[in-house]
Amino acid sequence: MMDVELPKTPQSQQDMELIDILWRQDIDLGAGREVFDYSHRQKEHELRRQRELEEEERQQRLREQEKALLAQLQLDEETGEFVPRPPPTTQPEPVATQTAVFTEVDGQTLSFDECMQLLEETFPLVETIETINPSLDSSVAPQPDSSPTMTGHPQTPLLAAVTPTQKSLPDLEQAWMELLSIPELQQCLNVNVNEMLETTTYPASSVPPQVQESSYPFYTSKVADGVPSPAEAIPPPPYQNTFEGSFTTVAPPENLRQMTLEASDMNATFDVDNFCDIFYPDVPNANVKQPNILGAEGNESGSLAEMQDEPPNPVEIPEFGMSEDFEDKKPEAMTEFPDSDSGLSLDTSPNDSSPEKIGDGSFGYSDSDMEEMDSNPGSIQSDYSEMFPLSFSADGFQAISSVSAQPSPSQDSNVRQAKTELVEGTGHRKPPFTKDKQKKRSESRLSRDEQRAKTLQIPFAVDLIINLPVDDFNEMMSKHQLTEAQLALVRDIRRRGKNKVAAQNCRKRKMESIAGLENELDSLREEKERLQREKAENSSSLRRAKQQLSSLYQEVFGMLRDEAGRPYSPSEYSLQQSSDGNVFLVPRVKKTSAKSKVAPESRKWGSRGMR
DNA sequence: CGACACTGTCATGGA
DNA sequence: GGTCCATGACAGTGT
Repeated sequence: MMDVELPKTPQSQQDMELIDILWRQDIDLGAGREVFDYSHRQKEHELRRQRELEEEERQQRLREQEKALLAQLQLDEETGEFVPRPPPTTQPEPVATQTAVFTEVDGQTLSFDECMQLLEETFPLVETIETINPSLDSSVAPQPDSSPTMTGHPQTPLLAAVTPTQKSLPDLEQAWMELLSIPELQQCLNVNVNEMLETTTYPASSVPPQVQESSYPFYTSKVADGVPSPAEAIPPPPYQNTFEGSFTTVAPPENLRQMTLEASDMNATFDVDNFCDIFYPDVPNANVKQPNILGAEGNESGSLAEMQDEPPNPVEIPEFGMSEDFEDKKPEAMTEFPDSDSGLSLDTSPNDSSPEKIGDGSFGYSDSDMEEMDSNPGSIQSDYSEMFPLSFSADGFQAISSVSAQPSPSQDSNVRQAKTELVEGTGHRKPPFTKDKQKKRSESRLSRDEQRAKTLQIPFAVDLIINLPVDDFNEMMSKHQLTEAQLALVRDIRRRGKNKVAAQNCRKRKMESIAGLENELDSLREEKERLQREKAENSSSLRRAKQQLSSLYQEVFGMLRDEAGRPYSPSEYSLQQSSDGNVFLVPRVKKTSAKSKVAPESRKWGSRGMR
């Protein structure tokens, strides 16, 4: 297409018409006429090259600045923050102005605004570049940076520096405000502040006492303690935990060990204290009983605390769950778990109906909060419930542990699946609110079933209910006196759980089938192309053979002479070959009558001539 | 706000 | 007849 028009060559009218036709065809493909303008394309090419050069130059400068900035800092391995190096160890700086700036403020405690000012002063070049070539602004992509702590975070200082600095401060603040407006974060802020003072996971040494104020002041005051660095743009560990939604990524091995120990210690009432001990073994129980701690404790315990605020006191359970239509008698329970069977309207909100129940909690849960709360600990718990099947109930422990001593293949595969899911959830970092969220959402149903099971005091783990073989399941059920409601719920949980897995497998198979069909389609297309090529080759070789035959025919025919020594006329005679390989000279005229008559003569003659 | 993808659930049929 | 599994259809939710 591009070859049609050559520059500076005189174009005939025909050429121009051809170009016009081609151009009209290309309009359908979105190509404008300027595409065919050679000088225009050349200019564009030059412009693009110039832009690339400028871009490279600028990124090089930014890298140098970043290196200089990082050279001033060192990574605190405990907190993951960048802290200023002590002055004697400061590396020689490639950019003198930055050294001046840093030594000026080094060793001081900076407020958030000071940090931002510092950032502003540290990257003076950016704005000049911006003014030089503002058109590049939108084309600048956040550079994949070298610092691992900065990857994946939406607001790195580098990025903030690339944008106009007047905008970066409000933008960053706005970003943090948005982050902090997320209920999970608020929840974590309220809780983890307390936890950070007491737990060993998050050393509280750097947290000033006033951090227990509101959320945003907490963050700013925390920042004020630090030093401007790329790490400042990354939430402190508690927030990261919230984003990652994974305890296993941060839980030290001691915690895991304690989880296993605690699991066997749980009593039949499955009260909040024990449950919180599983996930937060270091939090004193006295604190756990405080409502705000409960609500914000961790994910699962938060929802559990909410449940514990409601009637399901173990003592009251019989009168609560024994009757078949208990849902009518207990409207509060209905708001929490409206259905034992369909589960259709479950998503609507146990939580938004009663956010204030949590106590002084200044935070309400949305549905997504609920999912955040129950998804990951749910998966963890389900994993653990696989390992310790009766973590919920002491009285059912014997039965189920005996049953689960020989896991069925399906159960085994389920365990594997659960583990792979866990690995997926914790193995690598993902953007917090994309696929991960959907994954959490996908796991939330199980958690809701678990919650319902807990509410009705079902003495079995949900995973067991779902994965046990029928016989074992029936045996397990027969060993417990369950109410009608409990039985119905258990059956529904089993049915839903199995069907959920079946649906997942079905979809997986369907996708694999589609992929297989696409592959097959590709290979068939390739084979079709191959056959077409083969056909073309064959027809061309056939053509060649015909040409050779024709020339050979003419050559032979031209050599033939009659008895008078004259050549035969091709319009009167032709050569024909019989099935036995003999070649005859056959007269064309009077074919029907002459053939039999002439043939003997010609064959004799022809045989002599052709042999 | 509509389109789309993903997921859970239900209904149904076959083994 | 009960159970399990596969699958289409539908609804809810998030992007």
